[in-house]
Amino acid sequence: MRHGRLTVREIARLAGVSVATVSRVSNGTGQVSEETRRRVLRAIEEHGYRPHHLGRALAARRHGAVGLVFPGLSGPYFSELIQGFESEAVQTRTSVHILCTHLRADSDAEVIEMAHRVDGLAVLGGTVSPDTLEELAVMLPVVVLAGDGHSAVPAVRVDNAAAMATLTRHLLADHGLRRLEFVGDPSGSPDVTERWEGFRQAHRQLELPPPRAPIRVGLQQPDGVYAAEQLLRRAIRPQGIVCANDETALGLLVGASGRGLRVPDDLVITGFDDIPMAALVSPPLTTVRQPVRDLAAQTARLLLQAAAGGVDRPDEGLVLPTDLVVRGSCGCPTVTDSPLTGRRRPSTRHGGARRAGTDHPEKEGL
Amino acid sequence: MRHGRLTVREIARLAGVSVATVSRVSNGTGQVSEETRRRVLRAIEEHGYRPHHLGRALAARRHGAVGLVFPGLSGPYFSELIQGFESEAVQTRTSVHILCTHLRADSDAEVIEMAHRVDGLAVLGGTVSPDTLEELAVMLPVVVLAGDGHSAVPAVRVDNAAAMATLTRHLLADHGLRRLEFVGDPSGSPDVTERWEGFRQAHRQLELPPPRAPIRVGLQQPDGVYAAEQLLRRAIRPQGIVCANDETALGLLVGASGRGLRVPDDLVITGFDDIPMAALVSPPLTTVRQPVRDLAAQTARLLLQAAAGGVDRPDEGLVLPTDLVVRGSCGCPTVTDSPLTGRRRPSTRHGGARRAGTDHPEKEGL
DNA sequence: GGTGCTGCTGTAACCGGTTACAGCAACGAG
DNA sequence: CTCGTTGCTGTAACCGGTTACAGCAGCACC
Repeated sequence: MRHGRLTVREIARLAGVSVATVSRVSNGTGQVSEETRRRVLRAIEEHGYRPHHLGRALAARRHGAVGLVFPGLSGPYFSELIQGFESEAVQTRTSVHILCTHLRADSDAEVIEMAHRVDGLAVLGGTVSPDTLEELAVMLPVVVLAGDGHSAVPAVRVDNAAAMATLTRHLLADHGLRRLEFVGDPSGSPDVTERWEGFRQAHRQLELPPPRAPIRVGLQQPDGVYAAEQLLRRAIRPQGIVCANDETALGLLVGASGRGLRVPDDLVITGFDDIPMAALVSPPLTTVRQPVRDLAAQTARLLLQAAAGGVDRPDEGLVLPTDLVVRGSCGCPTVTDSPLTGRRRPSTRHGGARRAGTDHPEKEGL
Repeated sequence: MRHGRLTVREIARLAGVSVATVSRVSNGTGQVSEETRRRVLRAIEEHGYRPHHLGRALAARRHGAVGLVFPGLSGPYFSELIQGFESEAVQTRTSVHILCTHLRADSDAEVIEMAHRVDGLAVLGGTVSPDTLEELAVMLPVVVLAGDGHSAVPAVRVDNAAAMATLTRHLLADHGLRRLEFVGDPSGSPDVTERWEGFRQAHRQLELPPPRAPIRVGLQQPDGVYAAEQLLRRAIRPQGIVCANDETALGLLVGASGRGLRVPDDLVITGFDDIPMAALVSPPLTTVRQPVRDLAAQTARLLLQAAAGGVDRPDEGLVLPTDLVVRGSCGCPTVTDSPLTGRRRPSTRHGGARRAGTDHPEKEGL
């Protein structure tokens, strides 16, 4: 016995009542006379009793917590996701436990392990194998965040491919750019897979030759710098670089200016996500805004609802809209207002909130 | 009953044995004849039985998980911390649950809630109130990561003040700079408190007038850009800006070059942490390297040891060494090798790994 | 044949809560 | 006086595991 923890029975003895009464008082259920309630409360206060979580969870078959499964977490994107998720969870007094699978060899086992400790699981797309996802889904409510549910699990996502296609067409058609490079690893995450797909789609739609193979790097700033190293020492420099996310784009910007290149005159660079820094660099970054926080909030809502209602599978997914945000880095004139309020500019909206069942309804008719 | 979960008794019935035997097989304890073991294993396999975590945790009075309490998590610093922590936890087959207190009004209550679900808690300095910390410490093993344990709890940390004093003296004495500004909010986290303290210390040691009040901003890149806004529109421009961390410094670099200033010629900028990007920007950032990953690994080691051994309080903290990393942004000549391998340069080491009991033993005798 | 040992297995208690159900007192109505 | 209600409280079973302890069979030995 480590801490000589107080138990219900102990408190019951001290207050001169039964365990049932203590439980009723501490939960506010059933009826207890005012006088008894006071006596029990005093015993609880005096000894600083707190019901042990495990017993309660075991008896109530409910943990009061949900899990959030991420690969590694770094950067503003994840930070924003977590905030969006928490903002919903806090309202239902549910704890959120985050599991980082990054660099854990046994990550699938870890996730299953966690599944026993929570009432529901939100999994970032591509974090666990489809098999494991299926296994999880029969155990407890699961929602995939930013990725594909593989038919077994609902997903909350954006239409990455369409958004990226729009952005790419802007560069190809409106700016007349050729020799675009894609920076990001399509096999790294479903998000990137879809964005790469949209990038290729745009080329097909405009009947241009397919793009070169992507520069496969990670999603953080240093990765962008490495990509710049690789790309800019080539004999033929690309006219534009389409990055899988903003952080890589920022890294590329650093790499490019380190080599004396001017953006967008010598080289066009675009991002994806519209993180806060995107509007603050010079030139400000042309990118796609996704409702990151809302994405997470909707996921949480779906999950919490399923976890509370005892629904096994929340069966409806969601697709949230994105916006093309045109700033200076693609060659469009930079708006003149302060870079700190950068976002004000008409932009192309893409996809509306809609049921996932009707996936890709608007057939990109541009 | 939501999923008709299998229980030990169910498996016992199916295998034609008792619950004790099933438990023995699934845990590998006690002795079971080869024939019975096989029969039980087959029943387990066939029905995909996995012992429910709660029952096990309740009976064994052990969760097999530890908690990691962070404010919000963003950026490479936290990412690195988590990796360091996980690298230790994975070896003892312990789950790590991360709790983000950021933007939760009831964060202290949340932490206490989590304390009931884990065997030990690592808390980032400044995340919970000293009172709560004390309360936690009597419940389970707690270690503070990068902060002050407030006498009740061991802490793993670096000597921020001494390291920052060394960096500041480098600017004041070696480069002869005056009018330095500090960017960061000392009331925001213990790390920044100590760094601000070291900054002031250096001024006192060199018998210079005390520095101006700090520019109180957060610790992320955009905060650095905002700080640049504030600082660089002043009539008298500072000669150098000492940032609380690298990310702010990178933001400042962006803000400064956006205004056409050249670093280090027009303005000196320094950071703290030595995140990967620090070596990749131009000019590369002069900063202080702290062993972030090791910091977290040591914390995990201390915690896991206490959690496993049943020790109530791991009573020894640690102070890990830091290095001054001199690169180009302070005005020193930039080393000529590739920016990708930037770190090779003699540097001033600060503080050795030592017991926390003998805190601040070397009295900054410079 | 009785005794003691060894190896395997089962029963039942326990971890710390919740809760169905029963019991009991007080009271009003018939 | 009996019966049904109402309001409060307690007993004991249960959640799903682990484990102390007892029991039993088989065997060696005296």
